[in-house]
Amino acid sequence: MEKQKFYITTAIAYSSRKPHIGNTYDVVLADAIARYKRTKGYDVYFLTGSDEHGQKIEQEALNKGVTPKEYVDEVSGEIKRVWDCLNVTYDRFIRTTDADHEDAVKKIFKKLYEQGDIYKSEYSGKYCVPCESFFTESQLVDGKCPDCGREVTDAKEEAYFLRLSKYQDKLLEYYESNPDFFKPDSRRAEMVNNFIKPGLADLCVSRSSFKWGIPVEFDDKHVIYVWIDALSNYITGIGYNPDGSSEQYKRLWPADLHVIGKDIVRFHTIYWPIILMALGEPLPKQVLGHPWLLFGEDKMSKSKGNIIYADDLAKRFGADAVRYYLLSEMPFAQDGTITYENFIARFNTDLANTIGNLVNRTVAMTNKYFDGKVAYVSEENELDDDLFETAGTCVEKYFKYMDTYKNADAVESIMTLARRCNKYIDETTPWVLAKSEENKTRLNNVLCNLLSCIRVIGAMLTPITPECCESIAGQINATLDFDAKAVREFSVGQAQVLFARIDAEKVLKELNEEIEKAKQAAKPKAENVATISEIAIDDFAKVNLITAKVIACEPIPKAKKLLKLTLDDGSGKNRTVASGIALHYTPDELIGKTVIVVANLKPATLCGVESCGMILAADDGEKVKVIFADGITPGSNVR
RNA sequence: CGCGGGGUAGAGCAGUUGGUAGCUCGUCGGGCUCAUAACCCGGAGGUCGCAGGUUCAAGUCCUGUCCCCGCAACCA
Repeated sequence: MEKQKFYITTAIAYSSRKPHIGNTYDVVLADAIARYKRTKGYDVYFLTGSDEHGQKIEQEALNKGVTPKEYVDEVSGEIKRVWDCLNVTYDRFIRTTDADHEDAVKKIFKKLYEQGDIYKSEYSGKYCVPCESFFTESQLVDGKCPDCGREVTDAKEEAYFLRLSKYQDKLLEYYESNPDFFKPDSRRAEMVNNFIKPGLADLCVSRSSFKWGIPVEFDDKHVIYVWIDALSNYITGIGYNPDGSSEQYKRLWPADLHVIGKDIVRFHTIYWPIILMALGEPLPKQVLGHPWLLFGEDKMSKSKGNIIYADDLAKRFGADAVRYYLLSEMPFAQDGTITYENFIARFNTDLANTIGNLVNRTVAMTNKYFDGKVAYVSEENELDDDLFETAGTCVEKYFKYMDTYKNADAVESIMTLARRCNKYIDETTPWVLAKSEENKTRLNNVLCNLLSCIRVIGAMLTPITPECCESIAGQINATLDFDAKAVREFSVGQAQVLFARIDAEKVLKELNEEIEKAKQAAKPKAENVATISEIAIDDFAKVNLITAKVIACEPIPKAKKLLKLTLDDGSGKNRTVASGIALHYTPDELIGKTVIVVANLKPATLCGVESCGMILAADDGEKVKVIFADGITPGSNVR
């Protein structure tokens, strides 16, 4: 019988910089699923890769003084290296700069254009210069930029659009008839309420403001924007081409599962299906939008020095440790966290103490008491029955959880069995049995039962921590199997330490030192001052700085970061200024203070408040301090 | 009233269709010695954010309310 196929993909990683561990979860999760499906007998195809076009990359390359291609070659190589060091078993690593991908994307664009799903349009009066963004008529708020509220100009710029509205109803129908399309299901409401119900606006699918992209074949002013370029990798990566697709494509498509971060659910459940509908291709079966991994309470950022890279972790603790942490600690629908403390604790208790020690003591005893050779002799025993019953239910639960991608729960049922085995050792006390010859058979059976269960544990762990499973198979000298009673005869090898315990105190100290170093490195340097070009004194004179006393201050509803300040600037009329300091100051702390205002700044509307000027504050990336000039008469000059 | 998610033992989380509140870590006490100072057992610790309501019975359903976090908005 032919194997059933399972086609799984991850989001392709954006190649503007090296991915941190949060970006890595995607791939590790997908890899665990892929490996699991393989053990279940599926013919798995696993696609991952890198997204290498776009303005940001063009800019980064320019900054570094290299060509965009050189830049992405470097970063993409790095991404691939990180994936490899985590033992990710992808079948293809696609790059959006690959020739076959570029060729297919050009043709996809052309095909959609020729059949009228993509049309050319010209903007007139919907460009916001400061935001560098185009908007459709319907997006404007009171005829102004929905982002900043300023006037939009009549910049005429042509661009290509994909007709989304045409497929809106069909898309909703698809959601209806495929209740499993969204994982977790809660994402569905989010998409429908936020984006579909209000009506889908046609999507701009080309850009002419930068060059680093796949050109539109019939219009060389334009490059194809990220949607069609990046999303298409899922089909081009297996041989789709409008001129004729490969056999592989015909076999694999539609995808069984797209694994992606929750932030791009929208693109995968709205835009991507619509592109496919327009192409006349079937839609993917399932989209798994996983949560994010946070560092402690915070998002990872350079200035906090808390970026964790998966390859660094893997180098220090091993790929299995990283995979294990990600797969056991991440909740299904909520964001997870990573801290070094948790990482080490998890490693020590689960991998070293529970699993590693279990294997070690069992194999050691088998060698010690039987020179490594045991074979089960039939007997009735309640403890044994209970052990195997636990093994059976754990495997059952494990399957159930893995099938629904609840990997953390699946890991928990592996641990349950491992703990049960440790308990079994205590219950049977092999070292006592070993003391008398008459218990020899019983002892033989006890060890045999343990080895049987370890074999099951190894089988279950294989998708999660593949490296250690090879070691387990080697130590017990048996093929891993989900059936505890598969083979009841063992001739084990030498006991080896599977996971050496980590000295938490020592390692944490080292890590903290490294974090401090990273922080220092990321601190703004004095050079920043030098790199900004000099200005003449009369340039500075253009800025009118005056003192002003805060006479009233209140938060702006709907705005988290903004405070509305009413100032006495000495002119006799009150001046209103909005300032983004709500996270750092309460209104009470400011009332009565004298601040410094840029008085001749062009007014702007922020969250419905007209702001005339700006107050000065120092910002080091973490703390923000407003500069006060208490005691000075409002309206005084600041020079 | 923009959209969505969440508030359950010190920490991190489970709690299916309403029916004695569970798990891991930590903590306290005990046991064992095969093993990686590992393993096993037991105890303490929760009025399930708050207030109402439905019900014989609510963490689980309904209403109201307060916090937190994402998205969006926004750092003049």
